Amino acid sequence: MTEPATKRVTSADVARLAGVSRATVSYVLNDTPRQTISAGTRDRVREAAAQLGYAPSAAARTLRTGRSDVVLYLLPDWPIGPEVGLALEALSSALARHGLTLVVHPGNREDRPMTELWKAITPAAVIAYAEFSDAEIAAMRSAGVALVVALSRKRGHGRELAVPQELLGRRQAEHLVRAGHSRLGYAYPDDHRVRFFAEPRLAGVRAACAARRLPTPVGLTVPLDPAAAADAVRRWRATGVTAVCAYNDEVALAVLAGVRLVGLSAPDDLAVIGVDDIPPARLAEPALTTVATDQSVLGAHLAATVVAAMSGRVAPTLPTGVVRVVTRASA
Amino acid sequence: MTEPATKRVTSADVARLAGVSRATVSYVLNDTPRQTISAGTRDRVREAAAQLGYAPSAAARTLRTGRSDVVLYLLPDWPIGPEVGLALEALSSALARHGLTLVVHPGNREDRPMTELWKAITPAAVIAYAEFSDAEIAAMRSAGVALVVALSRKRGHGRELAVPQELLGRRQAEHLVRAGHSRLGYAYPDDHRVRFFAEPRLAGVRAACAARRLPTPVGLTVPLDPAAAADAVRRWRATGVTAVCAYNDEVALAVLAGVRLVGLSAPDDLAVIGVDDIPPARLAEPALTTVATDQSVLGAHLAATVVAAMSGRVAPTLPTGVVRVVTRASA
DNA sequence: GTGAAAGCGCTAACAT
DNA sequence: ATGTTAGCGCTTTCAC
Repeated sequence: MTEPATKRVTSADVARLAGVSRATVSYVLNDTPRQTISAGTRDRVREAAAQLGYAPSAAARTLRTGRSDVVLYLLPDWPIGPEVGLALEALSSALARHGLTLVVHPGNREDRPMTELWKAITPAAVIAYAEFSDAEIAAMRSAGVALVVALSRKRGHGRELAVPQELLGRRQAEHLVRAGHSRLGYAYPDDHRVRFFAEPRLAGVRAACAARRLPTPVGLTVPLDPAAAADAVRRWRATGVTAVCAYNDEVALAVLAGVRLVGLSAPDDLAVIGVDDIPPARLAEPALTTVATDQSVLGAHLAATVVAAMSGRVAPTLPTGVVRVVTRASA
Repeated sequence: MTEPATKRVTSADVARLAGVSRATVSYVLNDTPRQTISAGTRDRVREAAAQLGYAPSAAARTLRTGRSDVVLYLLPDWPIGPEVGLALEALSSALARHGLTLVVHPGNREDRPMTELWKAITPAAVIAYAEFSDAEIAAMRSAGVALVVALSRKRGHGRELAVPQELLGRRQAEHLVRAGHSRLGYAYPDDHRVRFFAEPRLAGVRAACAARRLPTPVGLTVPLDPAAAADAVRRWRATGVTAVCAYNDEVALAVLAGVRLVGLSAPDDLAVIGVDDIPPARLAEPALTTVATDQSVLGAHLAATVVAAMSGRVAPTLPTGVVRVVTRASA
């Protein structure tokens, strides 16, 4: 409580206690290759370090080596669901396997530009949703950030860093069509910040319809509110739509609520399919059919991409089979 | 693309371009108090910095000053919901207002102890759910971490850092009792990792019942699965339970699914109340009544607590009215 | 009003 | 097989 912050334990302290030089301490504790240290010395050093509770200074190490092993993940400023938590966990584990540490910065609307972040952290790489401006990239580089990757889709940018959003929409449509539907609807989210994801997903649905010479899906914005969703449901019914692809599970849940509110039932009157497979999906009435992404393989892939890029090697390609339809009652 | 990583821009570069010394650059860019620099010099320095795209080295600054302005938030290794995202966003904004930067580390099951983290980051403070061992705290302190706060409840630990979990349970029970129920059930989560939260919430429900001389709530574990939840519902009905408090909204949604599956309806046959107010709550059948926490005031409070503790001042008390019941159809 | 210089704790060439 | 040494980029007395 009233403890006056203890003096920091440095490698010099360890060296003194072990009766060696600081260099030796560094060699031992870092397992520096092509350094031959006698087993006895190693033990003495390690023991001294343990006894003193020595923990190397991150700042000093980063300053000296010029590279940190932190990967910074910038969250978007729109609400995130449980699936993001899973994805981060997977990414974190995968990066850890490569000696990298993941830290996440919550996006917040009001914050000044994230310039403050490079001042506080000096990440080896930055992963973000949005595309960065050239000026931002320049600023990061000069701040020592080696690599910047954006998760958003980029026109023919080569390697995929995340699941192509189009694919999600396409899978939804394919499932619905295979079930016999031909006139589809698309339930658009009410949050404009999320359009970057919604657009390509809708495009995927459109593409799937076009490929089968089916009519263009009729898109409607669906707020997360039963009454508003009921309106949308009525409109779809009036247009002859028999099945809808929702932007994500929450929107799909809203559509389902709308269906119940107008006294209809899914999937008979209107089939519904979501994206994400959040836990509430299987608890809905009826249980929600949805397109799920395997976050752990995705996380591993992203990690591999970052690591490859950092070491100048060529990035791996996205494994197939990361997304699959979870068939339940609603479609 | 083939760009050979640009040389880092240092304060020396800025000094050279501005025709001043590095010390002056530092004074200007940091607005160092009680330093009198002519307006002309200030402008020259700032312009030079901008032109060069100068960003100070976080590592060097931290090494020199001995303190970083990063606050590290360690996520637990259990699945987190959307409410955590909101809380983090609020906390991040609040900390930013105090010049601190929040970074979050996803908890992952398999990771080695988080020792790696102090090596990578040198936070000014660490916020975590679990209680730390003395050894861990010692390690952090010697790594330069000034402050460690745990979110979990501690026997009479004085200041509250988060909403007391008991309060959540108590509010649930009070709402149910006020609605005329006297025999309550408690829907326990199926994930043992979350017991640290579930226990005190249940304790709150118990306390509320005891205070009114009502029978002890009958606790049942409810997996996020309709069939399993239906079993629980049958058991509660057999015991005369007419209303249940669920650990959180997801569990509540499961109970609701169980109620429908056995052909009953809420709230008439069994009233249900959750915790969190996740988006799917209002989309459920029936719409879920739940206890919501105001994450933005909570975030601001946590930030204030951290800041106060770091500067040795006394921590503020938790404002009242952070939690409220959102009454919908299910209870 | 501005500059020179001394480190913060660490690693990696270079000595021995 | 281990020690010496020179910085990494920054802040901060202390001189001028």
